[in-house]
This record gives sequence, C-alpha cells and structure tokens, in this order.
Amino acid sequence: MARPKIYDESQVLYAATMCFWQHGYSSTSMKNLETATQLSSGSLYNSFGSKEQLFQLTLEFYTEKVVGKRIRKYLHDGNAYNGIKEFIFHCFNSTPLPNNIACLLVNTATELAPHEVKIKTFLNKTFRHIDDALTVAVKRGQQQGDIHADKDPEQLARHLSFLLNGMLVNSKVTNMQNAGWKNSIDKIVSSVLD
Amino acid sequence: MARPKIYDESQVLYAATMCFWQHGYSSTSMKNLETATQLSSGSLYNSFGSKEQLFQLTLEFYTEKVVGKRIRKYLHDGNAYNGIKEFIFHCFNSTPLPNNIACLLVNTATELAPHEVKIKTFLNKTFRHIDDALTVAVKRGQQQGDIHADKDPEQLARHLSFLLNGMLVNSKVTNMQNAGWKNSIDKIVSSVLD
DNA sequence: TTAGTTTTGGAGTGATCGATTTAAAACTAC
DNA sequence: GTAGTTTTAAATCGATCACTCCAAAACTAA
Repeated sequence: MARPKIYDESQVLYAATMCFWQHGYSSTSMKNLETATQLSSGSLYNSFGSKEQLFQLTLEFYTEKVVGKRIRKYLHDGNAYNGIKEFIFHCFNSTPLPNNIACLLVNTATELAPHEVKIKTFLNKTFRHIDDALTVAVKRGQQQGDIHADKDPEQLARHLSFLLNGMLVNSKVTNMQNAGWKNSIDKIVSSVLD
Repeated sequence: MARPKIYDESQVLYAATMCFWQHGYSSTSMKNLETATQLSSGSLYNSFGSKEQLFQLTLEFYTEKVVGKRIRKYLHDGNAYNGIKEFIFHCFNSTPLPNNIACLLVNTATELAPHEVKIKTFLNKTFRHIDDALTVAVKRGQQQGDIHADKDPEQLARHLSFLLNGMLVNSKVTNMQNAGWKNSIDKIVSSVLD
C-alpha cells in the first residue's frame, strides 16, 4: 500500500466549483485552484489530470449537488404549482457566492458550449433533464387542479425553463433580489401557469 | 499634419466584434485581434488604448449596429404583433458567425457583468432599452387590436425579453434552427401575446 | 525495520499573455 | 525639398499561463 491522500475529494470539488462558478473557465487559473483547494499543482494534476478534466468533474458535481438537489426538493412532491414557483425563485437566492453569479450551467453554456462538443452535449442533457422534471411537475399540477388541464405540459415546461434562463441572464446586470422584482417575476410566472 | 491611418475604424471594430463575439473577452488574445483586424499591436494600442477599451467600443458597436438596427427594423413600425415575433426569431438566424454563437450581449452579461461594473451598467441600460422598445411595440399591438388591451405592456415586454434571453442561452446547447423548434417557439411566444 | 508504493510540495518548463518601446515609414504644411 | 508629426511594424518586456518533473514525505505489508 501507499501514502493516502490527505484531502477529501468532494471538498476539493466543492472549492473548485466555487472557483469556476465565480470566474468562468478560462479566467480561472491553476493558481486560483491551488489556493482555493489548498492543494499544490502536483496533487491536482495527479488526481484530476488537467484543468479541463477537473472542470468537467465540477460541472457534474454542480449538476448533481446543486441542480439535482433543487429538483428533488421543489419538483418531486408536494403542491406542484407552489413547488414550481419556489424552484424558480430558489435559483436566484441560493447561491453561496457574492451577488449576481447565478447558475454555473448558464455561464458554461455561453462560455464553452459553442466550442466544446463534450460540454455542449452534457449541458444539453442537463437542460433536458430540467425540462423533464418541470414537465412532470406541471402534469402533477394539472392533476392537483392548479394548472389548466388543457395546456401542453411539455410546452409549458419549455416556456418556464426559457423564462428561468432568461431571468438568470438578466440577474447578472440587474439587482433582482428586491421585492419589486420578486413581485414582477411572480406575476410573469403566474401568467404562464394560470 | 501627419501620416494618415491606412485602415477604416469601423471595419476594424467589425472585425474585433466578430472576435469577441465568437470567443468571449478573455479567450480573445491580442494576437487574435491583430490577425482579425490585420493591424499590428502597435497600431491597435495607438488607436484603442487597451484590450479592455477596444472591447468597450466593440460592445457599443454591436449594440448600435446589430441590436439597434434590429429594433428599428422590427419594432418601430408596421404590424406590431408580427414585428415582435420576427424580432425574436431574427435573434437566432441573423448571426454572421458559425452555429450557436447567438448574442454578444448575453455572452458578455454572463462573462463580465458580475465583475466589471462599467460593463454591468452598460448592459443594464441596453437591456432596459430593449425592454422599452418591446413595451412600445406591445402598446402598438394593443392599439392595432392584436394583443389584449388588458395586459400590462411593461410586464409583457419583460416576459418577452426574459424568454428571448433564455432561448438564446438554450440555443448554445441545442440546435434550435429546425422547423420543430421554430414551431415550438412560435407557440410559446403566441401564448404570451395572445 | 525494511521494502515498496503513492502522494506531496515546489521548482521549473516553454508558451503565450497584454502591453511597451523603437525606429523607420508616410504623410502634410510650408 | 525640408521640417514636423503621427502611424506603422517588429522586437521585446515582465508576468502569467497550463503543465511537468522529482525528490522527499507518508503511508502499508511483511
């Protein structure tokens, strides 16, 4: 046997995720990652291969730990109508980072997806996963009587997911945390669901 | 007097815009810009000061020549209902660049706005300008009888602009140029306007 | 304790980053 | 033609980039 690793991989991934989330892929340097993870470059390369591979892992980490968790919490059971609204609002208010850094997926889609096929494919799958979860929730909302039964659930889910991504983009240039915006967004989402 | 410049500034700005549009700010190197503009670094720095200042100019160039032109063409007169739809569709199909590079404003909002106050302020202003143009168009559509008069124009414009930005993000990871997507988007936009 | 194995930290790699400097080139005014 | 001014192209700057290498450290099995 050999010398064991002194760090917890998921803690390192968490720190790396924060880095990429905040600064984007190309503006995050290996020095940034060394500082954030408190690992030296030797260890990082020994464990993760390259900056690119590490990023790929953080993207999967984020998808599972942040997005997946959010889907399970808000979309899988309970009142679907309220759950969908809370799901959307949670995207703005759950970030552990300073203002306006909302959503690593949106950041990565704009920065890397057009040039990196692997990233593009992964994000396409993830976005469809979100759409699917919204579709199921919409159907449940229809059964619960809160969403009109004659609306196409998939169409409605796509509508919501477009809205969500658009709001996340807008949140980068506008402070949307205040009550006025919350009310405005609530009205818009309501107009889609009602 | 002195030696005149051998290049046309708006041609240089156009070339630089294509560069930043395609690769983003930090992934565009001065060497890229030299190649694209066919100017040497000396000339670029003499004329534009720095990479950052050049980018600022390209952002204004894009806002005026691409976005402004689009607003004037589709939102300022004629049938407002159809104009709004064409405005939105034009965002996907007008790019002079290879696939899925839609919208320098969205790219810049996600890459730079959270960290660059000047950029954030500029984009905020631009996004509000787009919202305003949509609001005016919605009001015209109401007068023309194509959009229900009891809807709040500003709310509806915001809804449309969220949708648009969200679709632009999605277009990075999904090929939305085909007939199926066009149809789906048309239904969604119709559901907002009708 | 010793042999064997893997991790670790950090020095060091060439390449490229944005930006500067420089002297020759190219123009105008006179 | 000459003086004066600005642009141009290229060499070059130190800093930083992602990444590699290696000897010392830290562990286990025997």
